[in-house]
Amino acid sequence: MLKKERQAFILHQVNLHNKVLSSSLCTEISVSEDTIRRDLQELSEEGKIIKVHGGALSHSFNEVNFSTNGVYSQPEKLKIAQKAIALISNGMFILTSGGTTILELARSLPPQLKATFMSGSIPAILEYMHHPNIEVIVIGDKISKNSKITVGSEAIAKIKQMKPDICFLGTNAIDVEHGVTDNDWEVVQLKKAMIESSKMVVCLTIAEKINSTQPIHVCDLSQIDMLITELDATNSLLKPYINAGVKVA
Amino acid sequence: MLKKERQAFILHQVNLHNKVLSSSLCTEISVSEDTIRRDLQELSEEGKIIKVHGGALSHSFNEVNFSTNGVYSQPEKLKIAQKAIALISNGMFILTSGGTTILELARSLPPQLKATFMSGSIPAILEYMHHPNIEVIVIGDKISKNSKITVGSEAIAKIKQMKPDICFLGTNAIDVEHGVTDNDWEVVQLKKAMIESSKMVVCLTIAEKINSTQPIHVCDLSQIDMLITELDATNSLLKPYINAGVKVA
DNA sequence: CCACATTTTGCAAAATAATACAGGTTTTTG
DNA sequence: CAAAAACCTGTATTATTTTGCAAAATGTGG
Repeated sequence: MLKKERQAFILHQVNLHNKVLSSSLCTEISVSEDTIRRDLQELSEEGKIIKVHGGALSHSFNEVNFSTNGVYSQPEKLKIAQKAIALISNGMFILTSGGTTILELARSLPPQLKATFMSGSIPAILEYMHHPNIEVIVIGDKISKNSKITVGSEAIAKIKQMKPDICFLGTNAIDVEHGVTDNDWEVVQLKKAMIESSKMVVCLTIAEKINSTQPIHVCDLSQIDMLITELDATNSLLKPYINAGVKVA
Repeated sequence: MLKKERQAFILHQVNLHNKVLSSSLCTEISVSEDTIRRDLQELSEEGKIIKVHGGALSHSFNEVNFSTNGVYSQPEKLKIAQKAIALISNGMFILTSGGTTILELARSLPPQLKATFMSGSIPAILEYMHHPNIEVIVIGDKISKNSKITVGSEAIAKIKQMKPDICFLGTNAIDVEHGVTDNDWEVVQLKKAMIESSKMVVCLTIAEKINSTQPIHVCDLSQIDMLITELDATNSLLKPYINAGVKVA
């Protein structure tokens, strides 16, 4: 990895998460902590980040005080993203839906990962695009503005031609009885196709949405291979799902 | 392998992957590392790539870092955008390429305009998406990281199915003798398809690029219906194009 | 076709850049 | 305050670049 490349990646990370730890960076990029520190030093001298003890902060950090607004990556989603990333190995084909959890996944991908990501979600594509080693396949069709994802028969047809290793689904509601449910008809059509096509289906959701329902049915629990939340796998909230045959992480 | 040939290959690689390592290039082309370094040196002096320790980066690589200041709009491009927008009426189907000029067009669209925009350029799609009344059709395929546009046979096939009213092309180089030329093979394939499909082809370019050429041929002047620059239509620089039958605005 | 200038290429030694490592020092934190 | 973490400094190591030069290829004018 070239120096400039590495620094660009660091800068991107800082801008995304508003902070970075030197310690985590050095394992992600697999270089010594010294190198990271020198990079942070240089970036800081160029005024692009603010170096602090233990890592660096984004410039906008000061301005945005405690607005728990969407720009912030909630630690829960980060945790979910980490677990999801553990499932990905080099060379895999990954299909993803949209949603903020998927976005967090996209942002947290380790830079040395080489894989192919397919999606119709514009925000997710943007993130994948910034990654140095990921191939991005865009699923084309008409854009649904409120979900910022391409929807329609073309998109569905395209998905049906694919056979991804893993499909990561951002999940709006999940429930033992009704399975996965959602509230946007077009998006649901898409998700159904994604589930059909994929060798493995992984649902990502924050604990808050567990045991909730939405009007439109996406799939039953039996069609899901794994459920990822920020909770510990032993949490009692997850037991019914484990009993239903869903792996949990 | 000829020197020019080799340099063209290198440039293509840089545009494709956004970076190259001198070490890997020299085994691929089987020449000494010195030769590669000299090539990179020259290409860098011509401003086509950015040389760094260990290899080279594409120019657009750095632009990604500066994406924060991407908001700035050169007044020339704004002027071009205004002229282009004057051609669009409600209900039209518009196909656009990528590029900063197109981006400016996308940003300047009047909010009451109702039209359908089709593109494979992710930055452009982002802008269209923000517009309240525009329908956005995404052309899917693999993303070329350098140009941030989808490229490949799928994208071309999709374009060939369309029959847009206007096609707006961001233009890298135009010349009376050679017509429109560009430097990225894959993008050129796409532009060719776009030109074929469209009822009307409009080239957008800043005056700076008039009477310049790039290595790969896109189309002849005869295939262009209109050329839009920031210059006044009476400017002598544009005369040869008017004489060649191209409308000018 | 030949002799000569020019360009291109490869090689090797010296210079430089990037990084890792070892130690001692400072900052953070409980 | 004391342990842990992070930092700084200098040094060693490795990879890359520079430089000068010679061989090979190419071009050119007689």
